[in-house]
Amino acid sequence: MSTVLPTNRVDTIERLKSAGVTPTQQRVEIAQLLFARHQHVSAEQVLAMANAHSSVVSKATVYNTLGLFASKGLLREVIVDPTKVFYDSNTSEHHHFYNVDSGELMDIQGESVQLADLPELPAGTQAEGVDVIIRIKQTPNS
Amino acid sequence: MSTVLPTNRVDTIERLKSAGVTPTQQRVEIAQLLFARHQHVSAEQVLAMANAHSSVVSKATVYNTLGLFASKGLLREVIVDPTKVFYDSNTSEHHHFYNVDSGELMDIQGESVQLADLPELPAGTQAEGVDVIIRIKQTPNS
DNA sequence: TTGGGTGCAAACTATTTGCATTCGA
DNA sequence: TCGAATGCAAATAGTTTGCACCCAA
Repeated sequence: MSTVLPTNRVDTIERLKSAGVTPTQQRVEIAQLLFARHQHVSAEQVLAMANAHSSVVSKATVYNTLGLFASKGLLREVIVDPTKVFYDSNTSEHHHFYNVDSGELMDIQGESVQLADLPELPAGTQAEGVDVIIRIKQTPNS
Repeated sequence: MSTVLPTNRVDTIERLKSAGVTPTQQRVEIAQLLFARHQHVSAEQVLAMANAHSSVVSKATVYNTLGLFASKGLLREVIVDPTKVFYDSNTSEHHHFYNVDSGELMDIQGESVQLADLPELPAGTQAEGVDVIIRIKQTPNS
């Protein structure tokens, strides 16, 4: 039942170092889980995953680590649900579907969504990122 | 210093009734504040505004009322900050700038942002809404 | 060694809920 | 009158913080 991780520890450590993150045991553990594949996880899920695997990460460290990874560009924060933050291990430019019924967050594949061009920004500001979220719901089966 | 409300109580009550909302004293009070002009407010701000004006609305009622208004289409919830929900009294189709430094939320005027077309939705789902948020930050004045 | 990292529990904050009281129709 | 709406306070849940201990460099 355990997930096979296509990324080995050495590569993960290298990736953390490149991002300027000291590769501690817990950070590597969390990174292994997250970078195994593109996924959307909450802090709670990361905590559960990490401790199912080998119980050595505290809640505080999970929050610290996710925040740190996000600030270093290793993860992308996705704000779609007021009750929790999602972290997306796919940091490339892309957008999301959010199923408001199931709470599920999905990548929108490819270039199917493109903004024509950015509107004029307010004076003294610069763009930091563009989030496009298409909220979807289950079609009621008539 | 007090804001002049361009909407009178009678009109506000009419608007609530049209939306299927029983116009109670507190709901009218809150509606008057919100519909006076297009704005982005948090529950906390509404509570403060309502009680500065005439102290007769409780915290629970503010949350109940904002949630109700949103579900009836009188307000639009905007999720951009994990720490709180914004309510937008402009319910027409439009998108937002979010200044991550100041926490300020602004409408993007006009048609300057348009999605080419919606991508194919996951099977069994239908679109409920599209949110475009351009996160901006203060340009560091070199 | 030694300063950054971690764990634990307590603190915080936005929001929700239960229940008794009050109000709109 | 009577069910819906409100107020209050307590409960909840996600996240943050303070501080002592530990480990990566």
